[in-house]
Amino acid sequence: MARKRFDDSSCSVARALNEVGDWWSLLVVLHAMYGARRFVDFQQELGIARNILCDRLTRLVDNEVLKKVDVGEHGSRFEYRLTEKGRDLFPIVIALRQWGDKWNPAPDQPPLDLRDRATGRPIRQVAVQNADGDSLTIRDVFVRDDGEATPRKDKKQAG
Amino acid sequence: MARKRFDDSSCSVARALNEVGDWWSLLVVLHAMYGARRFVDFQQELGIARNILCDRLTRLVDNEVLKKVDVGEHGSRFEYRLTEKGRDLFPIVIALRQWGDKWNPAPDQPPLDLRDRATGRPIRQVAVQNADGDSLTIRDVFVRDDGEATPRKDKKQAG
DNA sequence: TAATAGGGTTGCATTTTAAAACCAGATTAA
DNA sequence: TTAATCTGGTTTTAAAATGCAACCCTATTA
Repeated sequence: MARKRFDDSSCSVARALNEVGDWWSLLVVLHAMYGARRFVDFQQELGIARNILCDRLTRLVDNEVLKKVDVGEHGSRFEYRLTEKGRDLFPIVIALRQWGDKWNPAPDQPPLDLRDRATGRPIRQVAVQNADGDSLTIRDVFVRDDGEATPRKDKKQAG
Repeated sequence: MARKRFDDSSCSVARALNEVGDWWSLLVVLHAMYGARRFVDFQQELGIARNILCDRLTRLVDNEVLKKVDVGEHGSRFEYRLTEKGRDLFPIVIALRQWGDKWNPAPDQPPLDLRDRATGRPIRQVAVQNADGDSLTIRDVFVRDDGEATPRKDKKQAG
């Protein structure tokens, strides 16, 4: 049967995964961040089947993660560029990269060394933080129900 | 043909997606963070087909994102619990939630209000930060090649 | 003018997926 | 103590998704 979709799920994680949660979409976004813009760039860099790439690009454009720009002087030459919504996936992609580097490091090569362009210093580990910038684990957060004013110990954990 | 896998990809994002990049795996992890532990919990909360849930749980256990714990006094009663590797997906799940809330808000209900248990204040937006804690966009980072000492303007963008 | 690059679409065989039926060992209810 | 139910699966079946190769049409280049 058809794959389930989560378009109208009340869970925003499910809705997010509905747009970028398949095998290829986030990799397409990643390579767009690397600088890929043309159909053939994505195709060659990812080794993805052309029809699948077509489908994913179309869907990402429909979901406004990418925009399709006609760059041909006489038509029929296109670029796929990240929208603000697409660029906003940056923390997710970086968090995935750091998780992969930490738990499944490549045996033969060091992880990509991402640095702040302004200072040359490495970037931090992506983390959930409180208002003061302290890192929080899942145990440190709770879900505030409507109208609730103060944190309580017995609240269910969040996600 | 078979779906492509990225087990041995040199890209850590691809390797990460290989483990949690399908439609269901991250939702299983999310619900584990919510508190789900039993097979039936996941099945009912997610509405996932049982055979698919079986497969995903097995794969997550194989990849050490979850561990399967026998909790039956006389056997045959199990719990699936997050490992440290699994809990380490917290920033990714939260970043996805925030992205979904920002770009695809639920029409009829407010987003989940996650707060710091210690202070009761809302958590921050998950972001890529430099060493000082300043948020960085994709344009603010570069890839430092082996042996390079200083940032340069003409480096390719990172991902 | 022919060859080739860009951006696709179509057909086909193979996998995945979802749903429902089935199964076997505990546990609970009557 | 026997039947019903819960738990954690496996099997079967049909619909989609995937990957590959072949094809198409419009520029551009040799």
